Amino acid sequence: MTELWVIHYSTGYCSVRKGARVPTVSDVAARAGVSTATVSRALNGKPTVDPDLAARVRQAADELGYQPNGPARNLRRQEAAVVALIISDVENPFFTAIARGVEDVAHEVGYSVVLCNSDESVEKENRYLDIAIQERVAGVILSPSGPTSTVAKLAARGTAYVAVDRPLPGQDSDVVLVDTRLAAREATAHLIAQGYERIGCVTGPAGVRTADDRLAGYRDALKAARRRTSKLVRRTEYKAAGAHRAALDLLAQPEPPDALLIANSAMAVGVLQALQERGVRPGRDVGLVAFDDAPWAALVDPPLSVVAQPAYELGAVAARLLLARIADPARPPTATTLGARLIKRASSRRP
Amino acid sequence: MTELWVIHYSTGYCSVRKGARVPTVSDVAARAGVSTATVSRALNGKPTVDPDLAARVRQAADELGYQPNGPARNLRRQEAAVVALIISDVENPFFTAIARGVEDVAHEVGYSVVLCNSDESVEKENRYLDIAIQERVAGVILSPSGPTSTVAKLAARGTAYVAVDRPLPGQDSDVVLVDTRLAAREATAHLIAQGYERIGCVTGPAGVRTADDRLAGYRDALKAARRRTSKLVRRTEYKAAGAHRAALDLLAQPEPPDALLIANSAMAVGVLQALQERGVRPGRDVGLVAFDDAPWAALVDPPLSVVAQPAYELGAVAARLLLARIADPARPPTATTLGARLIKRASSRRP
DNA sequence: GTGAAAGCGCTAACAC
DNA sequence: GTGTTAGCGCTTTCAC
Repeated sequence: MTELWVIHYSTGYCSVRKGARVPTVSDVAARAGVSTATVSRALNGKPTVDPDLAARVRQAADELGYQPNGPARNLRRQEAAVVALIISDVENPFFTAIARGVEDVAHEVGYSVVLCNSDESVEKENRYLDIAIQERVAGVILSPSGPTSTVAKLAARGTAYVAVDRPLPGQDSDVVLVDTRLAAREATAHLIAQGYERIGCVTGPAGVRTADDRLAGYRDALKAARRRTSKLVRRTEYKAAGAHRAALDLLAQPEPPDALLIANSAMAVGVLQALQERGVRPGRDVGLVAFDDAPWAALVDPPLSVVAQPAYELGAVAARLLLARIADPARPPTATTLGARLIKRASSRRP
Repeated sequence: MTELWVIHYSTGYCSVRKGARVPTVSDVAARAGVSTATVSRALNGKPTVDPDLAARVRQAADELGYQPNGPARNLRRQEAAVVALIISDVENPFFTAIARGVEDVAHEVGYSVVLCNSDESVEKENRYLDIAIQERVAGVILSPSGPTSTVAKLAARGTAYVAVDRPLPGQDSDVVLVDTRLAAREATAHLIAQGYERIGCVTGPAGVRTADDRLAGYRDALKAARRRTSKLVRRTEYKAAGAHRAALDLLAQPEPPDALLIANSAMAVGVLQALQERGVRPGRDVGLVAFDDAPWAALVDPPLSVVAQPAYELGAVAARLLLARIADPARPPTATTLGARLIKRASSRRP
C-alpha cells in the first residue's frame, strides 16, 4: 500500500448549484392549486382525498421534483421509520450477515436501517447510542461491546431496543443469542474424541459474553473428559492480529498445544498465519476448530473445521423482535437462542 | 442452518415506558431559570454566554438527561452533519474497507456516516438516494451499481456527492478510482510471462465499470503478447455463486483454460470451490490471480496471487473530497486514481 | 449578555 | 372533502 501513485486532475466545472431552492409542500400546493394540508394528505395516500385532486397534486410534485423533508416530517410525527444497528465490527462477516438479516426484515415493512460500527469500543458504542437517541430513531439493535454498555439511556427514554449475539448485563431486554457455550463444548469434545491431548483455546476479551461463553464451553468439555483445566488459554481482541500474537505465544510454550479452539474467523486467520510462519502444519501438527463458517474456511489447507452460526437468522429474528416491541412497548421481553452447527473438516481429524 | 433449535421464553417485564416524556430545551431553560435561547447558545458552546449561566444550563441538562432533538435541529439549521455511503455489497471486504476509510475521515470532523447496502441493485440504490435526499444529508458517497444510476437528482438539488470505485457515466462529479485496467493488464502479463497458454477471465457484469476495465486490461495484455483474444471470458454477478458456475462452465470446455484472472475475492471463492469439486489443482493445473487481497488469500493452498487494491485509502480520499465539496460547492470536480499492487504468490507460478 | 419571538417544513386538529 | 391554523423542538435574528 505504500507505493501508491495518485493522479489528481480537474475534470471541468461542477454542476452542483448551491442556490437550488428545494421545493416544499407550499410550492406543490400552489402549483396544484390546493392547500398544503391536501398536498400532505394526497402524498401520504390518505383515503379522504378526491382522486382528481390527488392526481393533480402528484403531478405537481413530480414536475417540481418534490421530495418530502424527512426531519420536518419526523419532527412533526414524533417518530421515524428508521432503526439503528450498532455492531462491533463491520469487517467481520459474522456481523455483516447479521446486518443483512436485519435489513431484509426491516425493509419488508418500510423501515430503513442505519449501520453503525462501534469497533469493539464502548466509547464509540455510547457515541452511536447518543446519536441514535438524538436522531429519534424508532429502535436500536446492538451487540454490546463490553459489560458496561449504557443502554440504560434507551430504556429511560422509552426507545425500543434488542440485544443481538451478546446479552445486556442487568437488562431484561429482548435478546437473541446463539448457544455458543454448548457449541464450544461440542467442538472441544470433538477434538478430545479425535485423540488430541493438549487442547488450547484462543478467545476474545474478558467481559465480552461470547468470548466468555466459548471459553466456558471449552472448559465444560475438558472437565467432562476429566482433563485438568488447561493453561493453554489466551484471550485477546477478536481480531487477526491479537490471535496471531496469541498463537505465537502458545507455540513457544514448553508444552505447546496439539489442538486449538478459536473463537472467530478473524482470529482463525491470525492463528493460521502464525502456524504458517512457524512451519507448524494445521491438521497434522495442530488440530483446529474455529467459530464462524467463513466462505474461505473449506478452501484453506487443510479445510478448516468450523462452528457455523446462524448469523443471518440472528439478525432477522432481532429485527422482528424490535418491530414487535416498537408496536407494543409493554410486551414482556423474550430471549431467543439459536443453535450452532459443528462442521467437521480435515483440520480437526487426527492424522 | 436447517437444524436450528429455538428457545423462546419470556424473561419478565420490560422496563421500556411509553409515557416517558422527553425533555426539551424549554425544560432545561425552566430548570436553569433562563430562556431557551440561552440554553441553545450555552449547549452549542457559543462564546457570548456568561460562564456561570452556561454551567447552570449544562447542569440542568445533565440532571434532566437532555439530548437535543436531531431532526428539529436539522430542520432549523437546514443541514445535518451526516453523510450517506451507498455501497453495492456490505459482505464484500473491499467495500467494508472503503467504509472504514470514509468513517475515520468523517468522524475526525464530527460527521456521522450512515451505511446503505444497495446490493448491486440499481433499484435499491435509487431508493437509498431518495432516502438520502429526504433525510437532507450533507453529502453522498456512492459506488454506482450500474450504468444507469440516477444521481442526477442529487445534482439537481445541489447535494454534494462523490463516486468511489466506479465513475458515474456522463457526470462530471468528483471521483476516486483504482487504475484497475492497468492492474488487470499487469496481472495477465504476469500469467503470460509464467508461460500459461490459455488464459481465461472471470469478471463482473457488463456495465459495471470495474468489471469492464478488468476485462479490458486482460485483453490489453493478450493483445500486447499477440495472443488472439481469448474466448475464455465469462461475465457474472460479482459473487461466489456466479463465479462458481462460470468456472464449472469454463472447465467443461473442449479447450479449458490453464490460467484465470478473477475480478474479485468473492468470485475467487467460487472459482476455488469449483476447482476443488472438479479435482483441478490451483497453481499446478490452473494458474490464478484474483483481485482483492483478502485476509485468507495467503492461507489457501497454494497461496493465492492477488491484485491488492487500496480500499481504505479509496474511502478516505472520497470522504475528504466530499467534505471539500460540501464546504465549496463551486470547486471544480477532480478525478483521483490510485494504483494497485500485484502480489505474486504460488497460485500463479508455473510448476 | 440575555430574552422574546419568528419560523424551518410538515402533519393533525379543527372548522367549514 | 378541503382549507385554516397551530405547533413539533430547535436556532437565530432583533431588541434591549
